[in-house]
Amino acid sequence: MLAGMLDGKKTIDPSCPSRELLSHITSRWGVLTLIALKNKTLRFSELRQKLNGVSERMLIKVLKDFEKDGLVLRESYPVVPPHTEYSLTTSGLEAAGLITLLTDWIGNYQMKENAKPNKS
Amino acid sequence: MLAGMLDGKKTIDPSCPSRELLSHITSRWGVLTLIALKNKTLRFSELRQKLNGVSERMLIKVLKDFEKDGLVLRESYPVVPPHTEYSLTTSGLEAAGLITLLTDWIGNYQMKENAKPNKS
DNA sequence: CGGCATCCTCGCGGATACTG
DNA sequence: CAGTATCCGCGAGGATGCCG
Repeated sequence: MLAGMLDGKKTIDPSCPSRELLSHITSRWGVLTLIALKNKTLRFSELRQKLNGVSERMLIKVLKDFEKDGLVLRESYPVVPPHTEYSLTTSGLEAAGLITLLTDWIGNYQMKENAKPNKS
Repeated sequence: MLAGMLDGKKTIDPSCPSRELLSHITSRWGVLTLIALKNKTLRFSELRQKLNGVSERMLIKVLKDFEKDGLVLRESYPVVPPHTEYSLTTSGLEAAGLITLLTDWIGNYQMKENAKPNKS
């Protein structure tokens, strides 16, 4: 485990499987995807609009990775035109919660920082 | 704020200042640096050894960024040979705590996943 | 030992075009 | 609408060398 290895005397194993999941979650669009899906099930294009700036290719990759990781549930309806919905699994919801904790903290922290008098 | 913007109807502002701090914290070495400094004040070379695989250049960058962000305290002693110590500020400690929550969760999650019978 | 600066590689990630 | 495939720029990040 990541923290454990650092807290202990051992160095980090680069091949540690946690690294991959961690990189997925903390990736640029990974973070935002989790937050976006936190409360809502969304279709591909809805999600893409919310994450203003994602390329189609990257969003697909993130969603596929998360699906493999077990954080995202993909439901595809065989209709024309296609209709696919993405939602978080229970685990995904947990991860999203933790990420939200972090982003909320960042928001508060920067508010406090900017409130300080000695600021450029 | 990140979460707020996504929860609401507005899309994310790419120029949002939170994005930068978020990227620092969630960066490959940023995460590990926070964890490594969580309990200990460390010298540059000690830190470099703990984060097995960081290039000198990247570690310097991460530390400088965190110092600017107010998460890391740098104390340099003008002796020969040079001696510099890095520790977390109060805010840095808070951030490290949240990151640890996430990495711990990932560790547990993967343990559970691997314990499932239907696994390759 | 701590820290810059320089060079260079490599893959992340964007743009575009196409299909079911 | 939801993908897939291909091309490619660019910047993160590693290697190396030098200095206080």
